[in-house]
Amino acid sequence: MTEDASYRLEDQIGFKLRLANQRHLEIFSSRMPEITPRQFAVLTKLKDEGTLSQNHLGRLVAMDAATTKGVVERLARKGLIATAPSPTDRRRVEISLTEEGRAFLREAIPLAAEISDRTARNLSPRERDRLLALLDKL
Amino acid sequence: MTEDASYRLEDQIGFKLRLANQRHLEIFSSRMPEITPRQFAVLTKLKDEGTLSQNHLGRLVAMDAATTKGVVERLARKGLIATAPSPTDRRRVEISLTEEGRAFLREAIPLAAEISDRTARNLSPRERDRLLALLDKL
DNA sequence: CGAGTTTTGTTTGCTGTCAAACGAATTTTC
DNA sequence: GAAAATTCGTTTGACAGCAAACAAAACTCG
Repeated sequence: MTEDASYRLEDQIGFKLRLANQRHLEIFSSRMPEITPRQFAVLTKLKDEGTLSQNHLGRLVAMDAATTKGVVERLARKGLIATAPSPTDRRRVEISLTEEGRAFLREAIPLAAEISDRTARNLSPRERDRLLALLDKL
Repeated sequence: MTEDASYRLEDQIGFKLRLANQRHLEIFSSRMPEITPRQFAVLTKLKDEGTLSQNHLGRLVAMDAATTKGVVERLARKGLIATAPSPTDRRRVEISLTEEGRAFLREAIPLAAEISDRTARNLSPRERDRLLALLDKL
């Protein structure tokens, strides 16, 4: 009869999402320590789309402009991407994969698939699909 | 017949988890701008458990020691928690809610429940339960 | 008791995340 | 063509997260 609405932190969706993310990050960084999930996302996007402006690239992987700048900087430092001023728009920076970047991806993509599998290893294929669908719906 | 294992970034569980997290964070910070989800987690944990040492507190909300230090510092600065040296163990710092912290929680907990609901608003109650169960299983 | 181990907390350094403010360039609109 | 709005990228500041190295305190166990 008391109030005390019984709010349990551990049952909250936000808390569970955070834990799931932590788990994924842990698996990722143990399997692909050279790079982070965000950096990897940027590389695959560049592979699929070719040269892109920095902001556009960021939007495609759901990072804001400030975040994108840092990620691009670190990938460039590693030699996996190259930056060049746009010839047509003097505000723009065009980002593209280097040969090293392409070579890296050839090895990393199978690894990434394995990481995804491993992250979901406690789920049956059907459960996995269901989870992905529910996350989408969110 | 080509290889090209068709790795789609958008289908990866890690990517989706990150998006879901971003969405939750956005909702949270618009509804409860004074505080972050982690800070809130710490407060509710203290409410449930009473006084705790800093590291122990961090473990209960799944933050490592270095992260915990920062979160505790910010909450103390806001006056929501108090820190005191343990009388029995000179290494320990004991963390407890202040009266302000308790008062804040009285208003914040219903808000947090609303945030959880809103985060899952695109899901039916059954889908929501299923998602939570799948995240657990992960 | 005392050496070795564990626990607690701190610091540093790197990464990612966003908001806000800004300057420069481009596009739109009148 | 010029003013207004938008877009592009940068910088700064705050927050969260981990790894690694460390010092101090406490504990274990021979």
